[in-house]
Amino acid sequence: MTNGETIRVSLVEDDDEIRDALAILIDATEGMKCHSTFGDCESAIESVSKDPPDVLMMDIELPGMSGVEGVQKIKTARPGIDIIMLTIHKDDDLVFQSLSLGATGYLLKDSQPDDILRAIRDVRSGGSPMSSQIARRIVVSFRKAEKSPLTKRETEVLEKLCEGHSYKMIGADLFVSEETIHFHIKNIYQKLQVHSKSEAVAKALRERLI
Amino acid sequence: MTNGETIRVSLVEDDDEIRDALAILIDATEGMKCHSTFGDCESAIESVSKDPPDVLMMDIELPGMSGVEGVQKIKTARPGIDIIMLTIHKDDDLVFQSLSLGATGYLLKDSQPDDILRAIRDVRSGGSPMSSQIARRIVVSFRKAEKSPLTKRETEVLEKLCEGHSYKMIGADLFVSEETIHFHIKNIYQKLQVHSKSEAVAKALRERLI
DNA sequence: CGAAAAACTACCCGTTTCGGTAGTAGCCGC
DNA sequence: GCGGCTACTACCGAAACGGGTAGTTTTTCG
Repeated sequence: MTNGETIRVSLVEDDDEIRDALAILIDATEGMKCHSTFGDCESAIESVSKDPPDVLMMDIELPGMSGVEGVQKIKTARPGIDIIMLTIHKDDDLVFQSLSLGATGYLLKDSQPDDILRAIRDVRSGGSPMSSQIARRIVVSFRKAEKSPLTKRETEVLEKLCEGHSYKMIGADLFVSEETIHFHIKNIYQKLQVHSKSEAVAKALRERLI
Repeated sequence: MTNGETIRVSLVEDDDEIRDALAILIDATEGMKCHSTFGDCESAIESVSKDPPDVLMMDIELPGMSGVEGVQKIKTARPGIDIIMLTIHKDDDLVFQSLSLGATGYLLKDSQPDDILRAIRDVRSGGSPMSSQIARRIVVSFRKAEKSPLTKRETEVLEKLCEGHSYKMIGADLFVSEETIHFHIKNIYQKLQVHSKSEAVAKALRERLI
């Protein structure tokens, strides 16, 4: 994919001026080369699948297919490409979504040339360029719930549920009767406001109770 | 907690020199004040719970209780405190762990004074100062699986399972019979190597298939 | 075009789950 | 020391689930 020297960069950006400016900047830089450019997602997906660059810079707001959707498609077709989103808003839900769908980092459109080049090198050397505001959002969504409504025992039972155990198996594991597990689970349902094992597991994992 | 003007910073660091240097730097800075300092986690936890600062800077490698453990305890007692880890290794598992347990950002011990002050202001204004290498690790662990063994329909069914729906309800939602759902779920179990709804949900959410 | 994969429907049967009710026992804090 | 919380055990019946087998139709792709 990479030849160890020149980073091949492709661009997806509907604004001609911005696209050309970026292309010129990249081509003028030692160790980088503008591989291809596109005005919309659809044509980018097609071409990039056949002839992938190392890094793809993609506008987040595009006519037609959105950049967010594009990330998903391109990353599925070519997981090796590092995708940097281009955006005008520095703290945006779309940025957050793009990252969760496969983008590696993002860059503000009004960044200085130096920052742009740094971001490109950064993704290639294993980093994720992003603002600390976005980083915070990701860190928070990644954290365990700091306090759970469940008791210690209930949490233990919930963990077993998440491993797919039946009442009987959990009882055996915790050295209590199946009926006791039944009892704990009823309380868990009450507290989490759910009515089945799968719903409890989903809630527990989504809210990081365990 | 905060008075909108002065950021109160506490330090937990066993090296006297580093601790004192940081304290002096902070006190010499307009808009910041060194609130308290500690040489170990245990005493920090006790004092900080009673008289919390706005920001806590904590060494990650401490004698006695580790900084990672300390983060968890302090964050539980006082969720409002923003914790910045101090470390010598910039890409460390411990940093990653600390962030998942409640730290907001981290800082290398050999950072420039400017960077240190910037990080403190950053956490207070809603950011998470961190290297892009760590950011990448978090982004990746947060991403959806790029390819799932499941078909489109099976994924749809799995999503409904994660919402706690029964076969009957899923059938109604997707306008097919309950038996069809039964059929899809049997295939899902086969592919995911599980044997119950809760196990399937757990696997789906953990591996981010949905 | 034709094979393969996906989507769909159906029935059986034993097991598990869910909700309700009912009771015992230990621990902690006010 | 007593009320409240947690942990534990038990029984019941209706509903849901899990695994099996058996078949049709539609879509996809070489």
